[in-house]
Amino acid sequence: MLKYLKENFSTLFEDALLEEINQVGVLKEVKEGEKLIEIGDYVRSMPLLISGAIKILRDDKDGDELLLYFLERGDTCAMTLTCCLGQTKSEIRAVAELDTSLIMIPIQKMEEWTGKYKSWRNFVFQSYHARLTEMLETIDNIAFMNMDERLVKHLRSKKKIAKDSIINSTHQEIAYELHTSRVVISRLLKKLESMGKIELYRNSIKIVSL
Amino acid sequence: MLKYLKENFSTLFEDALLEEINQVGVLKEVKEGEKLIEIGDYVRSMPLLISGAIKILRDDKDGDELLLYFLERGDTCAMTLTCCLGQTKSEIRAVAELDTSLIMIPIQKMEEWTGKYKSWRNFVFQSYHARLTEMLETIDNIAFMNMDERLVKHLRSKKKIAKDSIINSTHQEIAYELHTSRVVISRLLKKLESMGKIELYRNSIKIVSL
DNA sequence: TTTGAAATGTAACTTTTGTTACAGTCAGAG
DNA sequence: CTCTGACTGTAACAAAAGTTACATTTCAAA
Repeated sequence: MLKYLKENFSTLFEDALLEEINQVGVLKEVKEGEKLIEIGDYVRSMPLLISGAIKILRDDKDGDELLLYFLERGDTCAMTLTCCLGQTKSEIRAVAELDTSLIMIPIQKMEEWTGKYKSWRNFVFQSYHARLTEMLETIDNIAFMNMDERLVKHLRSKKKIAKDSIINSTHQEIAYELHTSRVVISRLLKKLESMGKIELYRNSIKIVSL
Repeated sequence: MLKYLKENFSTLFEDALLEEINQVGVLKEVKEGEKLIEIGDYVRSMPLLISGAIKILRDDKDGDELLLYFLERGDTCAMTLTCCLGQTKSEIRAVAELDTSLIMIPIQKMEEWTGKYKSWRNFVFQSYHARLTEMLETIDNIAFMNMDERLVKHLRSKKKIAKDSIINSTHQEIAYELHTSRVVISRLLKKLESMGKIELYRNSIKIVSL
């Protein structure tokens, strides 16, 4: 694990902190589609992403959902931070978008390190900043953009996250992520295909030029 | 100013910190409707709200806007925190919703206090938490609710902020805040009036039972 | 190989929201 | 007092998104 830590976090944290993380952190591997956190869960540890990607989703009371943002290598989850601090239940759902490796850190260490390591404080503040910015972008998307534009943007970020121009998602999955219906997504995807921008297959979409 | 500080922040901060705030803080008064921060501004000080209320708005490229949340007594602006830390331009616009008093704190002190005072750290974390939660609620509103429900919720929070069942807003203002058109708001307000839930006047709305 | 569930394609329709247009009303400046 | 600009009311229409319904395709398990 120390190897992973040095590879991904050595520019962020000083050696003493890396060593502490190595002591108390627990390496965890999750498969694509696996659930990490459910709404209402109490969060007892904080994830540091080594590889892969996690999608963070918001659910409403009727069980509808909406993608908030993705976490990637080097990221942590600011919502988790706030939950840990406030001892509150999770407001969000976290699902592995790809096969993912992460280091789980017990929350007790968080406050300790915040006092002790400046680099940790900066990391925490940076995470909050990144997450607030991404939430703002999400708000921009849903408030200011039409579904066709949102879909294009979504496909682009899925491509980026997967590091592959082939996206392994069904129309229904995309519909959930954008909080709309499958029929709407099929309709818009078909339009994109007829414009030659994508190619549609069963369970996957190939991005040609977006 | 020390009086204001003790009244509003003595439960939050230790005496030494209150004293420091008293030394470097600058009292500022703004009138309703006055602009505090514009998108693209560099933010050089952090506000602590003493009284009144500030509304935080997001603009898109076409000049359309959307209300993100209100700040009230005891609040600070987490977006400002992140801007200060990152030395980035403001992503949001801040406008006084009511006549408002606030204490401006130079950003240089922020980092210093973060290392020095545990109560300050907690305050900063709490602010981040509060703002993330409010952003989540905003996302819930625009993603999961129809305009009629959003309007009702908006009127309720305006009433709460104003501490008065009479809201001094025009239909156009409300339309901007909810990022829709004036006609839509007039239509929905009329429906609420015919249901006996509100009364409509020129430049104001009386909340009867919402 | 059959079969059934999941995934996709598409038409027809409804609902919600946004737009345009115009008339009437009010309040303050001149 | 009157006139002008801001505010409100409302109809008619357009566009976007959501819903229902059903046919077709695909793949993997039995």
